[in-house]
Amino acid sequence: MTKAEKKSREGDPVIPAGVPAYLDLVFDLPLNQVFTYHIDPKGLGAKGKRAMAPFGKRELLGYIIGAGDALPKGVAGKTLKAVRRVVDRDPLFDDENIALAEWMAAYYLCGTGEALAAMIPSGRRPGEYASLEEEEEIAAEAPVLSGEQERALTAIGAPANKGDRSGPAMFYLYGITGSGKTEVFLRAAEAVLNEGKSVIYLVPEISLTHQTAETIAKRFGSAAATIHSGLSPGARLSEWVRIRNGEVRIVAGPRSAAFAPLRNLGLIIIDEEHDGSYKSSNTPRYHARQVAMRRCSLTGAKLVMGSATPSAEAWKLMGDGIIHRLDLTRRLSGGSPPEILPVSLEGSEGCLTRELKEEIRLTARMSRQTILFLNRRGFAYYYHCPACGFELTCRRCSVSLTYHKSRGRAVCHYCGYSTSPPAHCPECGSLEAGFTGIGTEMIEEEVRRTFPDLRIRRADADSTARKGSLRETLEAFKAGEIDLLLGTQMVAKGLNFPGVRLVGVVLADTGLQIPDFRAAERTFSLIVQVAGRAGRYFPDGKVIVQTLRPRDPIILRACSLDVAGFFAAELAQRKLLNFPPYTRLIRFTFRSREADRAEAAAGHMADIAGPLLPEGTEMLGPVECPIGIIAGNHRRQIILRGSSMGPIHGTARSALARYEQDRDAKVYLEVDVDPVSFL
DNA sequence: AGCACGCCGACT
DNA sequence: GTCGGCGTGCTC
Repeated sequence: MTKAEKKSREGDPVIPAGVPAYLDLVFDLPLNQVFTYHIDPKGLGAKGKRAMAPFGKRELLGYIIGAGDALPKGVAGKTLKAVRRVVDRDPLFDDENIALAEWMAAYYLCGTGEALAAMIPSGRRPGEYASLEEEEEIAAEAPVLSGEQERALTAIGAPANKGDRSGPAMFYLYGITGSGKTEVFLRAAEAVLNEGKSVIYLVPEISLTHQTAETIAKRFGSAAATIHSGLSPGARLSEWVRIRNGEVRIVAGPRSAAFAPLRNLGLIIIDEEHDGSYKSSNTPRYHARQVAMRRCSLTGAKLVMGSATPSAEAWKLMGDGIIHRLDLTRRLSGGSPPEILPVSLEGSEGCLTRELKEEIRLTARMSRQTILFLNRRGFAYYYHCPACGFELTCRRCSVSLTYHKSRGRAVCHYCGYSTSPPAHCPECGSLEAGFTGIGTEMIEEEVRRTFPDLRIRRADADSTARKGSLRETLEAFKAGEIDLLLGTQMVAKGLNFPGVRLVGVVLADTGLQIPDFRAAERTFSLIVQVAGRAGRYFPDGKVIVQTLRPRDPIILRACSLDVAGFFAAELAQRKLLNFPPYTRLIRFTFRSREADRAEAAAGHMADIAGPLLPEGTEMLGPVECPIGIIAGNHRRQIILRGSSMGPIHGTARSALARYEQDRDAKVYLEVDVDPVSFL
């Protein structure tokens, strides 16, 4: 990982002709290696730019992370090639970006080039980065702050403790939905901008964050770059350059915005800190919160997060006094916390309890709106034969098929495989066999049947496949053209519609049986978040939480919005079972077409890593992954666990190096530091 | 990750 | 006799 130290140079250095010059390049490859190339001396100012370079038999776009006139040792005997051309006029990366990429490579165990590629919008997968050119608008009138908001703002604005050696200043706006977190974020941002510093404002990666994005654009006009999914890749990079050039001082966007190349960073805001989309699901599997913390400690910027349902990690850090918690307890705009009622589904005819049906009726009579939430697409997700025990699973994945009535198919949600639903048990012919387990389609059918007069719309991945259709649905809902909106996560996050009185959680337990130590946390958080959609502007909000476990403490605590109680129990459990945030994890996933190769590779890794494990660390596995096969790939995993990251990091690092020496090329290895999903 | 080189099976 | 499988190694 050590690289020849070279001084950075700004502009064209004065170097006599004939002096050799070298560039250090890294590529978007899983290689932890720097490659040195020739260039003529005037290219010495190229650090941070990209260059086309001959690499083996091909030409690759590389990132220049160093430039100098001394030949780095380590390439002594080798014939160096020359870079073809430097492609950027201005550097994309400054020293801070490069240092951050090197930290990422070390922390997330990826290549520096991979880290850099993940930082720029067009460097990797499409989708996340685009600019919303907002017309210059008159700053939206800033509302008067409540006492709580004022206090929070003052705390954030107070100068950091000089004698304090303990890392960056970190704050958490902990408050129920509607308590005015956004306004505090905006004021804090404003204050930092007024000091001449710049701001990053992170929002979850859903199209619904438009609301926040638009607010920011309105508030800060052309000083703001708002980034959201769905626009051209060309505009994305130019936005990056605009930021890099200092034309933009506040950037709002999803997790990749954590890398925005703002100079003189003063503040990073993380809205809805608990949200899962802050963790990248492809290499490098970084977490925006982690990156933000790192950037803040590197630059001295402040970090302000917020949520009504913090992550367990954040909750613990608040308890330890590392993150300074600021409470927002009161709902603004006249709303008050809704009444949340857990209701047992036991004994109900269909999937709607009497209580929920009555409330829907009542809400309709009041000309108000209802949201129904169920975290499961399709009509029914589980095909089972009571006679012989047969279960209908995907032939390419070890998951059960979901019946989609509208398509008339049984569909795999992991690989897309579909087949026609069997009329009788394929195994024994029994006619008793069939689909059970409610999905959004089934709810839609039942709701339409029960309430033929209501204007009903479903919003899930299936019904909103056409792009723009979700937006259209939400606008129609906002305009009052829909009485009842039902759907998955999509309807759960971030929307604030004044007309909503009733929220119904159709089945609160769906997430609880997932084999993941975070299942309870996610279920709890989801219920509380969904409940927050009700009665934001009126005091009569109502939430019905249907469940098969009406006595389950997780559900009950969610229904009483008892975050502290939930975490008291949950953290005690995590501590007892040695799970994060009391320990740290690194996960290796081995994938192969052939089961025995995946098995052998995992075993091989275990043989290497096992003896390297220091005191206080352990290895879980190798075992088959909870979803053993996905799209024909057999999957095995190993998890390293330690009370801190240092030791398992060291083990992982050297084990990986040795594993690479002699590995089966047919087995793909995925490395996930601080994993959040274990499927 | 590609892409080549290299060494063993069934095809014009 | 060759076309082609994919195992192994390297890329400044």
